[in-house]
Amino acid sequence: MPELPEVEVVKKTLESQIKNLTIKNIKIIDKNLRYQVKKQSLKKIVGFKVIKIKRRSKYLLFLFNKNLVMIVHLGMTGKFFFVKNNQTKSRTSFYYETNNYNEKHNRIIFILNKNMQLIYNDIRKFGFVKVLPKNELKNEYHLKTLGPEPLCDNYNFKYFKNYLIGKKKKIKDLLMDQKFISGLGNIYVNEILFLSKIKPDKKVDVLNDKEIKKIITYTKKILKKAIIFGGSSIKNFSNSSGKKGNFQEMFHVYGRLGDNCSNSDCKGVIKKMLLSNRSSFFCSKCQK
DNA sequence: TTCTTTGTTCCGGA
DNA sequence: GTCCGGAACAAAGA
Repeated sequence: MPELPEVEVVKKTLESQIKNLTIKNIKIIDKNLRYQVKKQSLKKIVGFKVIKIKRRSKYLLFLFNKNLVMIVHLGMTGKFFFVKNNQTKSRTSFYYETNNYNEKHNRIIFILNKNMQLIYNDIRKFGFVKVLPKNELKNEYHLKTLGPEPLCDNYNFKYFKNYLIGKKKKIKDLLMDQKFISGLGNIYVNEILFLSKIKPDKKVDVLNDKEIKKIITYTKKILKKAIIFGGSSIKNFSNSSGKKGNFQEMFHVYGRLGDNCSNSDCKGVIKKMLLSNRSSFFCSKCQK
């Protein structure tokens, strides 16, 4: 569920909360995330201070005042909560109610100074956490294969057009492919294609230049707007303060099966089809 | 009970 | 080799 805008929102919130705090201890409650959490490796950050948090695609990179980086991927349901140590039961239950926060899905707890702690909570355990030396970051397997950031200048017409050579897949699958462009997921891709008026299963070899330009423009627009709105909260996304985003209210197609098309000059209805086993919502009339 | 959902990796077939 | 797309993974709600 967390795509680029959600991860960016978590990054900003988290950085303002834990910057300059020191990791005093780490409790691994469940090591069986997407990859086994290596206790010895993770414990290397104990005693060091968080100096910065960066984002690359959907990955969070925690930098310390030591030659170490902690990489975190939230998977589909990973969340961080920044809370007080020894918080009383009544205090926490208030917290849980407002955030669908269930203690039983707490996986890792980072004990910080200033009497605070950072909880990594992940219902479906598809996220991962990994610590490695800073100089190994450029060779890190997950990061190495990523395509350009959609909000950067190297995601442009020339790059797009060039990538299409020899490709015949569907445009939706291309935009979901992290090797082509990194950070988009099912929800934002559905929205981008709606705004670009392109059917999700259109093959990339028949896209014209105008359509490619529209996709690029709307990719950037929608991501920026979603970040401003605090991301999208479907089911269980929230930032590390437990605050929900509002961008889901701006969805044109995602989850809107049967609704009228939001283009005022179009009398179409939102339909749904499966592409690569993912729900694809589109207006059958104005998306060609 | 079965289906759906999410992101990513893996693998078979073209 | 390259490219494409389906299956698998965990867990919960409908």
